[in-house]
Amino acid sequence: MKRRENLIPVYYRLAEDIKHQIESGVLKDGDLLPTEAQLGEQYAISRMTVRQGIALLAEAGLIETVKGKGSFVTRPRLNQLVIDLKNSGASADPLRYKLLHVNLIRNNQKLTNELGFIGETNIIVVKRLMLRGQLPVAIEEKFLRYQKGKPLLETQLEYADFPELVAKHQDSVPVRNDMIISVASLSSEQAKLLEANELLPALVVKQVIYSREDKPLGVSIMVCHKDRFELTATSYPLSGRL
Amino acid sequence: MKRRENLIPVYYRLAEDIKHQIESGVLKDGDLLPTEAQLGEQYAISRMTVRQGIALLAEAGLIETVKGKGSFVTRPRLNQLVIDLKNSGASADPLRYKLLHVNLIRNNQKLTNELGFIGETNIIVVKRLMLRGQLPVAIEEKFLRYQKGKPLLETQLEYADFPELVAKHQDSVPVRNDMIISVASLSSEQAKLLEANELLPALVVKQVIYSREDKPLGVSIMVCHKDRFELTATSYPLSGRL
DNA sequence: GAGTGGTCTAGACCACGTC
DNA sequence: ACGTGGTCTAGACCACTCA
Repeated sequence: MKRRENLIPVYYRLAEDIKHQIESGVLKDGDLLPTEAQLGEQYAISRMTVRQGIALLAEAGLIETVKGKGSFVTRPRLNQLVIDLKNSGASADPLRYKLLHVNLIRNNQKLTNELGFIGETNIIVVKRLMLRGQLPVAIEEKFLRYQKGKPLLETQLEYADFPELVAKHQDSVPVRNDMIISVASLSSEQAKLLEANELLPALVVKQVIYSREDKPLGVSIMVCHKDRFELTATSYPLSGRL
Repeated sequence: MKRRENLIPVYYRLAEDIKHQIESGVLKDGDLLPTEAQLGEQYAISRMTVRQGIALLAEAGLIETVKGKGSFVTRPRLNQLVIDLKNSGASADPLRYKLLHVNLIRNNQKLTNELGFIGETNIIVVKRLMLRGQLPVAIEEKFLRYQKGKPLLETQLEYADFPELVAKHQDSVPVRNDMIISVASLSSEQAKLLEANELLPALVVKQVIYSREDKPLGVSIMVCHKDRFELTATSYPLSGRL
């Protein structure tokens, strides 16, 4: 009905309107929104357009729609936090990487089992040091299935992040990354690399990247200096603003 | 065009088709999808329906659409991992909570500043012990602005999770939860509560819940026994299956 | 200017939930 | 039976990109 009037889409304005009503408390947790037909009438727009706005709110986790009943206001899912590895631990200074070594390990049954690399004989181990300025902040050890004809380029080893490295080195398409965050004490070797005291507590971040068939393609273990690296997460930098 | 034929929506089938093409490697990172008009013709469906399928793939992070150009295959965002506090650290046995104490602290300027509770005079402190079976796994300390007329119910204190507690106790609507994951050594008091040795490394999870105006509404600090609690995260339990 | 995705319409039928 | 959201259509115009 109303066409130009502004540069931003009508469904977006509708979604923002409702969002503000929720965040200001006019609409409370559990409240029922007007029906799509009613909203269409109020805003003088077609129902499909209303649905586009509704979909935006549902994506952002502000409402939940139930077939046959209606759309309900829900508390935002503050229980779900997103870790963005691209930014996590990155303060003002960006991180630098220093390649320590790359090894090919053959026929090590024990390691193969530990990694879950069933049926694999050759494993590539990449060890890198992460630094901020001159200060070492973490040790990163990566394990990959050896893939013939997929050489690891020096630049990738130095600069690529873990999921990217796996994607570039594997024929199988990586589809999932599972992470376990735990704590350990620095071994003497780790302490030396991090220029810290032995037995100092350390953050341990383990990642396993899987293919569609749930076959592990790569494993990464980061050991982080407790005072020089923090993981951060936030509930929903989800989707397009709103 | 084709109406019943199956119970699952047409746009969903289209999305799955393309998804399988991506995951099997037929479509590779950076490839351009057919145009919406072409897909509509191929599947004999209307363009709006094609767009619904495309939107699903974009939401899942499998493709990216660019106005005026087309839809491109992208590597799934394995760099973004989701922590689900409802499940994290929950193995076979569910967690139990034991309320240690609830205090009201008045006019403690230092604490108020540390928490970022500007303009607040009264702060509620809730301390809980988390157990699995008989074993203490973590200490949880929560700080809330005192809210007149919003009493904290015993059941909430014992069973509610942190975001829920804040939502129930605040008039302002909580919209964001930021988390910092770090490491520390157990103090003697903490060690005693966790039935562990002093100075043992511990996982520290700090959460701050904000209102729309970025005013902190609540702070939670969890100190976890290193061998009894792990945080887990995964890249994309996102949205509806697919 | 040709081609793409982005927005929007005014209808339609369906499946589900409630009464 | 009725109201709700879910799916789908066959058009239309717009904004953007690229040659």
